[in-house]
Amino acid sequence: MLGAMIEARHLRVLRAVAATGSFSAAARDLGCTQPAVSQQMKALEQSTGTPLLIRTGREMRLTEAGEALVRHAAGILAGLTAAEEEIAAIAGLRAGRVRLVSFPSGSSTLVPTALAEMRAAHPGTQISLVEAEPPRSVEMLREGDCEIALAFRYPDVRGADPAAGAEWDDLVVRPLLTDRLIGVVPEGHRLAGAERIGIGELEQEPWIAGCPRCRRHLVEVCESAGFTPRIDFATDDYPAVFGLVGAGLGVAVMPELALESVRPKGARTVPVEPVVHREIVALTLPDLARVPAVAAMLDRLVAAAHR
Amino acid sequence: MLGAMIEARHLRVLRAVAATGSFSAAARDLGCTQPAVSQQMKALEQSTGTPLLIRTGREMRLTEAGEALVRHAAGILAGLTAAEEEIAAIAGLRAGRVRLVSFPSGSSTLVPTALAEMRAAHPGTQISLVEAEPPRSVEMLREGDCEIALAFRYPDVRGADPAAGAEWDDLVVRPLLTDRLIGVVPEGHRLAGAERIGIGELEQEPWIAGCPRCRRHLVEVCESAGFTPRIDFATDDYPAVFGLVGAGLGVAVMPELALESVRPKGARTVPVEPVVHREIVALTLPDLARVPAVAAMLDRLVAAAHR
DNA sequence: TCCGAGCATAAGACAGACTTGGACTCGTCG
DNA sequence: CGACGAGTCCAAGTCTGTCTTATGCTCGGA
Repeated sequence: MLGAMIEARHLRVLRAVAATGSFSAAARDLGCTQPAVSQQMKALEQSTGTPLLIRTGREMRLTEAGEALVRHAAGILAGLTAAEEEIAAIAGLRAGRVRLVSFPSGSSTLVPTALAEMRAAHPGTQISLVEAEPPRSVEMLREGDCEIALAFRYPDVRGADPAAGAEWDDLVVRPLLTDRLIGVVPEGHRLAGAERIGIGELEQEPWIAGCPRCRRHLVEVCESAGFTPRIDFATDDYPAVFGLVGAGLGVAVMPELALESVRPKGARTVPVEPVVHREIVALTLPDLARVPAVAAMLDRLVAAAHR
Repeated sequence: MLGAMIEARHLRVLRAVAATGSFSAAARDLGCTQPAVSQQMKALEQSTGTPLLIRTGREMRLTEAGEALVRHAAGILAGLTAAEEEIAAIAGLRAGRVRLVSFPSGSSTLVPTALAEMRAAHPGTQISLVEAEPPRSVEMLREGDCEIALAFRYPDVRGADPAAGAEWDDLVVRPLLTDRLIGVVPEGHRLAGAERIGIGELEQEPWIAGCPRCRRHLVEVCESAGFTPRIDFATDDYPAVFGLVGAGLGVAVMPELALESVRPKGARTVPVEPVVHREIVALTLPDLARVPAVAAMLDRLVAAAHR
């Protein structure tokens, strides 16, 4: 069905024959036996339907059609090796592009170090970074708009909650690190100097929540402690959370990781009980996990998290 | 041994997959089944050593390496079809070149008509013509300087002369026509008005011979008639022969074919006995005889000879 | 005249390609 | 919510193509 086409194999042999002027010499160049060359040329002549070589006792010459084919073969085989080299460069991490999507507090600490190490190890690779919160970042991953998505998930609060991270069944999930939620209260708050705070002690306070998923999780944690938090404000922006808390407008919890890069102005941070963990993971598609540049970047992220 | 290379077959399939976005659609385009496409892509990914496609449930996307390969494949496959088309043009007589070598009296009559018909039938072909006498023309044929050589041979004069045309054993010999040698005597010669001349009647005359082979054959013919001709002049140029004969410097024999294009000034032509034939043939190499343009030109030559 | 080099051919081993048939997943429609 | 269609992968069988070894042939040179 697809057998009447010229194959690259044939052109390589033809080129060797044209270059050396004999089947035996071509066979030596190609590292095979002389009958192999002979048969390849016969097959090529059959597929083109016209003689390509003239066997004249002493020497092997090309017909006009043979010369035309050799002329084309030069360009075709050059393109083929160029393609192989470009692929090899990507596979060998001398080239390659990784588009990374991260949530804000991850990109401020974890990503920069991983990215720096990646660039140092494989200067040819190009890593791009875009910020997006988990629901959107996973969507981008599935739609091919990025290769790696940094996301986080909370463990199930009350026993079996199948929807916690179950939507990642078909993804590769590389755990990076686990951080805790830290309470944030105004400087003058009655609990500002406490060693730790029980979450129930904040039952009556107004709350300032984070992103939708963080907010949902906050509600779950509070409800399992016996109350429903009154949420007055919600914002993704951690400095804004500090500002609101510092202005006495409420209390909040915040990932420990976010504290590394944001200065708590007018607010105090206090560990809360029960300890609530947030697991930060890197996500990618199974096929993409086998792409060298993606795998290397994933390893760098894991390394950066364990440092 | 040669198995780690990218084959054109793979690129055709990859291109179809990239164009259609699915294995099944690509299979329909290519006229094969879906598992065939699936296996080809697996083989290609193995030979490149890196994933090229991402299978994400709904749709089939390319990795960076896959996109690079598709980009190269466009040029490679374009070159391949260009090569196939050029070969097809040569095979289909829409193109092609035939270099013809002829001896002088053949090119003046036979070749022009054959050449005109060839051009009319296959306008894309290019026929070139060079003149050379038989020993040299066959040499050119063997050395690849032409595709067809027009030559002539004389039948054996005395029984078995193995060297007559035996050097053409490895060539394709297409007989075109047979002409006779005609005697040429001065206008005032005692035999100028004869019906025919026995060769023996010219025993005492000085002779004007032609090319080396013609001369050798003349000697053979005369010797088999019982005498050795006294050759005073030898020239390839038929008008010159007529001039010499017309000036009374001797007698000659000349191929009948040559008389068609040369005006006998001051000389008379008379048939000689015994009748001596000269066979005009077209020669080519066995492999070249299968080249369409060469085969077509040979057929035109045969047709022109029989007209 | 013999010998070495080179090509063609035959036969067998082997890999690759294509097919059929079947199971699984996913999105969709009734 | 189950059925269905589309799409993919997997397993096995067939078939073609490719490579090898072994052998015969031709040609040019010693």
